[in-house]
Amino acid sequence: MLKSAYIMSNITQNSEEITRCSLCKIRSYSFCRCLHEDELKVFSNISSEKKFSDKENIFLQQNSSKNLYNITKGNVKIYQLLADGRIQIIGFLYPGDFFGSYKKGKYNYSAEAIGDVKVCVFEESLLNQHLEKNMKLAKELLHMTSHELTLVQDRMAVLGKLKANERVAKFLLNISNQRARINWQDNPISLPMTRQNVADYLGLTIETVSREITELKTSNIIKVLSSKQIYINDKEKLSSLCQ
Amino acid sequence: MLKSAYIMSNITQNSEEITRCSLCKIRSYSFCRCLHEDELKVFSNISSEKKFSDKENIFLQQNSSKNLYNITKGNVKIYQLLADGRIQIIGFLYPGDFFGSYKKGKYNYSAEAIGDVKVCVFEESLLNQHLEKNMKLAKELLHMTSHELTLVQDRMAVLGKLKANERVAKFLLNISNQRARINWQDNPISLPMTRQNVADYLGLTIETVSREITELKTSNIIKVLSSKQIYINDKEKLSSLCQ
DNA sequence: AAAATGATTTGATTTAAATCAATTGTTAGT
DNA sequence: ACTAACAATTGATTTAAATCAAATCATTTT
Repeated sequence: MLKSAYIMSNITQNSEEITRCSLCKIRSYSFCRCLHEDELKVFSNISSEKKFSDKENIFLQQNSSKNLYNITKGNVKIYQLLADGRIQIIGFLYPGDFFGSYKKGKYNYSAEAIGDVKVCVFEESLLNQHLEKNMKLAKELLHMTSHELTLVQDRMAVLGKLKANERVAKFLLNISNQRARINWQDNPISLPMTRQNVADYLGLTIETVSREITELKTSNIIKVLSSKQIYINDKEKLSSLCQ
Repeated sequence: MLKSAYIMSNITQNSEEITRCSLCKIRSYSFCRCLHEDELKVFSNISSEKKFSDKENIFLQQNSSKNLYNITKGNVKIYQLLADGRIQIIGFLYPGDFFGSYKKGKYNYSAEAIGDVKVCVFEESLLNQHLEKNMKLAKELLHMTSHELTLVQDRMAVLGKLKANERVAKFLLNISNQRARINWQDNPISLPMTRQNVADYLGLTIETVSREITELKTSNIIKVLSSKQIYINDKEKLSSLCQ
């Protein structure tokens, strides 16, 4: 007991050391938020930083999955590509989001950078070993994954049951709320993705998305500052449109 | 330390004892499969068995979430109900499936028994305490949740991008594969749910589902033994219909 | 600045699936 | 066995969104 206390204080001394993790600005939004300052050095060592630029693939669905990723900067789109070229965008991911889920050793989707992106890369087996030793981390990851599951479940109702106008309204609201959550400007909102991306995310065509946006514009619920800058005039009305 | 070792050996001695968990026939399909025989007695004590009959609600979306569930017998449908009565069925669950995910203290969906159902009920805080002490269980639950996530992601492509005939074909194939996985008869397949349920699951109407099934019947890909018993004549062709 | 490329919007037409309506099949109750 | 209640199928019509087509707007490149 005495010895471990001594080691602890030793680690505490070293905790002042500057590591990638200790400098990380988005840690409080990520699963590693559960780590103490003195655990960060070890954690910095089991991951590495990697940069990607706009439209660059982070991985493809057919790749065998060896790594897990955590976004530290920028946005990532994850998508499934059907045999005939149809695309379903599974999600737009933000700083703090964790991704790389797999099935039978293959990734379950492809991942592509939207604009400049920085990620922490974890080798799966290494992260697993680390989880083994750190219950806090395992529980945090379980909670994040469960939460992720509820979000995807909600999206099923959007794709299965909502009309085009409801989908677009919900999309704008979700973006706004998500921005508020990570303390970014939530109005006007800047959309990092193209209209085609929005369409592929909502299970619609680009023309339908465009028409629904002009519909929201003409009914004065939103103001389109530029195609990627949207100001929400009336959040109440927008909410009432999407259940 | 001595005392806890004594207790441990005591438990080991009692491990021959018959408990609900030690008798459980579906344990190998459930997250509790990772437990050793001697851990089962404790585990039996932190959960209780509950029975539900056809169409009985297990919980409603608006209920505050206190429990988590594990199916030991029968089928459960989980669904979201929109304000105007539209329904999206999130999933049909089978023995071994774990459910009860929540967001902000509320369930993320309602759950209803299809036919006779038996479940293990876990009080959330109690299960959490138990996870804390048992890394194997926490990891198993994380893996199951991650796997669940990939399945829901796949369903997003179905709801967002597939045509009606593709959705129905994929549905039948998935059911058949899922049956094979739990060592049940995978052909013919018996559908425990109604056509309306299938429609609400696939984001279609009952009429469209019916038409697509007759289309598959007339093109000799399936044989409809009864409305809930379907024989797959040509699995290859069925696969080729759904990407 | 002009040209070229790409993104977005707007319009006209088509179509897949929804809706409306009726019939047939199936199961349960008297 | 007969009726009632429910489930599933089939047909006719409508409609929301897709597709096809063109124009406008924005961003690079030369």
